[in-house]
Amino acid sequence: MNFSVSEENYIKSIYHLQQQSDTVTTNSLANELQTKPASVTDMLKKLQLKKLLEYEKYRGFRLNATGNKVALNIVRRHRLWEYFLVTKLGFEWNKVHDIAEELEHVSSMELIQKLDNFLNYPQTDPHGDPIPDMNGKVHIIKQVNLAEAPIKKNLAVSSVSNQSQEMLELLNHYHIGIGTELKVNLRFSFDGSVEIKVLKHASCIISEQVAKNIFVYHD
Amino acid sequence: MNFSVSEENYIKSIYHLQQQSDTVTTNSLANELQTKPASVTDMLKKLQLKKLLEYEKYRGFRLNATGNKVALNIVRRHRLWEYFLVTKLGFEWNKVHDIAEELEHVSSMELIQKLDNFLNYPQTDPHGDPIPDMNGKVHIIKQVNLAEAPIKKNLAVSSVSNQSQEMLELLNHYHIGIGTELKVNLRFSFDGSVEIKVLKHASCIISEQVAKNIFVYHD
DNA sequence: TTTATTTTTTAGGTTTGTCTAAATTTTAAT
DNA sequence: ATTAAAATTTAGACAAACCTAAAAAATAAA
Repeated sequence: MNFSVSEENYIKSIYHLQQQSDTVTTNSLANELQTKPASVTDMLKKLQLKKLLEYEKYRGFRLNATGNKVALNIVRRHRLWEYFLVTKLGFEWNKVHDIAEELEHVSSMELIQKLDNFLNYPQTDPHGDPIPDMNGKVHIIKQVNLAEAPIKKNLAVSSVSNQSQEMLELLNHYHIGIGTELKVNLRFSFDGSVEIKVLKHASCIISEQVAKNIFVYHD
Repeated sequence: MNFSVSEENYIKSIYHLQQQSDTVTTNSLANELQTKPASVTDMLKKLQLKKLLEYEKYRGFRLNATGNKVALNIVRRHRLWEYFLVTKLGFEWNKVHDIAEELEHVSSMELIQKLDNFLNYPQTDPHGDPIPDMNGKVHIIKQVNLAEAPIKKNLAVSSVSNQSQEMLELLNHYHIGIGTELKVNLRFSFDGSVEIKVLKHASCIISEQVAKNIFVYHD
């Protein structure tokens, strides 16, 4: 089955909203897509007709198994391109979203297969979000933020939830990026600040506010 | 200025048809784009309105300077992606056209700039066609086909005009690709066949029919 | 449990890019 | 120089994806 750019955008947005909260509404979807509720209703009917949605007038809607699979495929394409843009073209990871948004709609299966191979089958995108595999399987990694991470264990940065330019500056200054290996030396209960030791760099202290945004996994 | 995918496809097709023959007709354009003459007329008006075309009803049309620049930018994007697909993702060069056709419409300037840098500023695409630079300048290389190339000079394959699967097989067999260095040992005037010596391989004979399709440049 | 508010849907219209069929202009042929 | 043929354009429709404004349904409040 083949989908228009617009259809793909709706499917992807529904998928994302479903991850965050299980009640996706016409309004929230309209808001997410920067469009009007009436347009959303039109598309919902269309997606129901194409058997990607369970949908009952006024009562709500939800991606079915097929819709989910389609969504995961789009997410896969998006994240692979983001990974490409950052690791190969040298984009900063807070600049790649919009471009990946366009690239993700290029539909060749073979292209994505070969891109995946070229990138060496990455597990997560530059923001630390997992890349679904060909079959839509998502490899879930248990991650904790630095404000709650265990002390004196080897950790690796898996994702950062705030992707503003300001945060990026701060992270660059402390030599922190996705994949960076570090340890938490100690945590100050007074203000929740954390002393960390980034591999090959001097230890430093980060505020709780920052720590909460940095997610890590430990092996 | 920003253009729709459809507008870009028309601009590009007009550009290509203008290279081959200087009389581009509504019919030939419709044929090139697999559409109907009436649709072409509609778009011609639109492109004229956007000041990319000189156009007079029933009399003909032609890209103006602006239109040409836009076209060269699209061609640049197309050929950079083709180069990427072949050299990085490992596609065969007769399989990349359709995918590049989609990728070329992703409009970020920065993307193309960074892609160009990543690919190390290639001069020609995998078919040997020149890649216009950022400003639309095309570096023209004088090339001759093997049926007319000088004898016993160092040559390098610049392009191949027939890109069928059959031709590709033949070229692979003789270890010939874009950039391959070779010499013409002698030419048989009886049937126009040519004996060539590909660097690091035994010499072999190719028919005139094949020789006419292989273009080379000599330094 | 009514009434008010919010959410969602319908009805009807717009734009982009396409189409068919008919009309117009140009070109070729007699 | 007419007439025939071919190329091009106009007129009017259609589908996709969007919109606004009004109607209908669901939810919250009195």
